[in-house]
Amino acid sequence: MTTREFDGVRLERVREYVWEIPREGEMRVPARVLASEALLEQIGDDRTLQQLKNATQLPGMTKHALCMPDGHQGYGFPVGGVGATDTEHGCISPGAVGYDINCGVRMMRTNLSYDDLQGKEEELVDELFRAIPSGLGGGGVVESGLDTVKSVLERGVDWALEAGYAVEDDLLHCEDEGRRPDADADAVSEKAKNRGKKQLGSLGSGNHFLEVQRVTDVFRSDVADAYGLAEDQIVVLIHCGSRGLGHQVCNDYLRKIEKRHGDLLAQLPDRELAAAPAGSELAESYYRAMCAAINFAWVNRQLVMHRTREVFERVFGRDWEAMEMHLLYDVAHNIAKKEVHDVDGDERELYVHRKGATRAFPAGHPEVPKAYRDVGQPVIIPGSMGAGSYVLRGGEESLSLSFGSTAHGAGRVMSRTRAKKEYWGETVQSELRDQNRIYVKAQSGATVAEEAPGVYKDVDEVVRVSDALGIGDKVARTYPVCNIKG
DNA sequence: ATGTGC
Repeated sequence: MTTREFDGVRLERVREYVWEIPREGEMRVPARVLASEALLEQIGDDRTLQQLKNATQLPGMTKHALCMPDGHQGYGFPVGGVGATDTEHGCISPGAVGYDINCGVRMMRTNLSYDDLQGKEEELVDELFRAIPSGLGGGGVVESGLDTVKSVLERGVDWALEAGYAVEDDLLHCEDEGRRPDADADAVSEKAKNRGKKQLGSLGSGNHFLEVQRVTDVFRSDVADAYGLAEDQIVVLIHCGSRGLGHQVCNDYLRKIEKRHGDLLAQLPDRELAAAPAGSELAESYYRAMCAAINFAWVNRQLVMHRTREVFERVFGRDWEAMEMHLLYDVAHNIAKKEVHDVDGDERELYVHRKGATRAFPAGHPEVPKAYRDVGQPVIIPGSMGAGSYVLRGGEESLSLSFGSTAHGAGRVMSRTRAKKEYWGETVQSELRDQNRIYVKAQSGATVAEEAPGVYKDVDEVVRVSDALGIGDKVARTYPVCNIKG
């Protein structure tokens, strides 16, 4: 049997691209890493494997804790981690959702081709940068009061529809139709809501961005047809989350859970894994607050998309409808959700924690929008600003292998600190422009350095593994044209 | 990711 060991964590090769940390000691279940040997070497480089092993100790953990091919270490629980816990006897853990609740991506189509855009890149990137708030701190498309925030938290994109920032079609092409009904604005602290009211419709900082891209490759033409994608087509990718509001929700509940459930915490190997037992008051209120933050993030991306449509209207002198700027799909990659999964022949309700992991439901699943039901759920994998991104479709194996999940991006290989030593923002920008015809505009040169293409894993390799395992199949690849970021 | 720590 092939085995690998990293810092005392031993893995056995189950089959190609599937590695298992066998159950031992306090582990409740085994852990699995879905990766090629090359990606496993990178995953073994930091604390990811120890964190994954720790996660198997969460009460009610079912089948195995999982790490996707793009996994790296995170707060308590790996980014690229999937953990499914029983909703009756298990627990829910904010660290296994992540600080940026409903960080996610949406892709909007257009009927423009790359030819239509060439020569207008600088104008477009300038106009987008001017119109869409980005960077740390306040400033949003909508500067609202507390009542508006409450409405956003509970109604999600339904609020945006009523307020004139969305059309019905947008809701149909969003995970959960842009609304988690379990949301409760009262479970979200006043402090979190106050942070949110200044940031509704804003990109934020770090790896968040808006990118105008062209489709360069189509791998499955029947699925690409169903998604409305074709070579040379211009699309827009929006990657952002719930900003300070989600961050505050995570922090508030971590502190409350540590205090109230110290007995459970004492049994866990890492304080950062703090969890509320299923059925407890805090498990319920965290879930309702998290769902509210999820709704906030969907409205956030909706407002950014709305602004993008307006910018395209100005730059191209046509209505957005005439440019067929329709939402392809919006999918979260930092959430927990009550889902029913088959576990050894039994249907069980689980809290599926996906932290830096994307839902990837296959064809026929009732939660896949009608328009895509025959081909599978669109999965959007953002790459770095030099590499481009992928559209996948949920694969036939995802439910049995990964609780209906796949990767979420390229994943970092270099710390932000080291990136700032290796790169200079303006140099990265001019090289991308001169060598790759990619136009980047950012609030901060430091952010460009931190997000330089070289700090990321090979997104092609991540997606290749997802496709080979059948958890998320390659549909199309895109390449950046204009990129705005914090 | 984040008014870049509690």
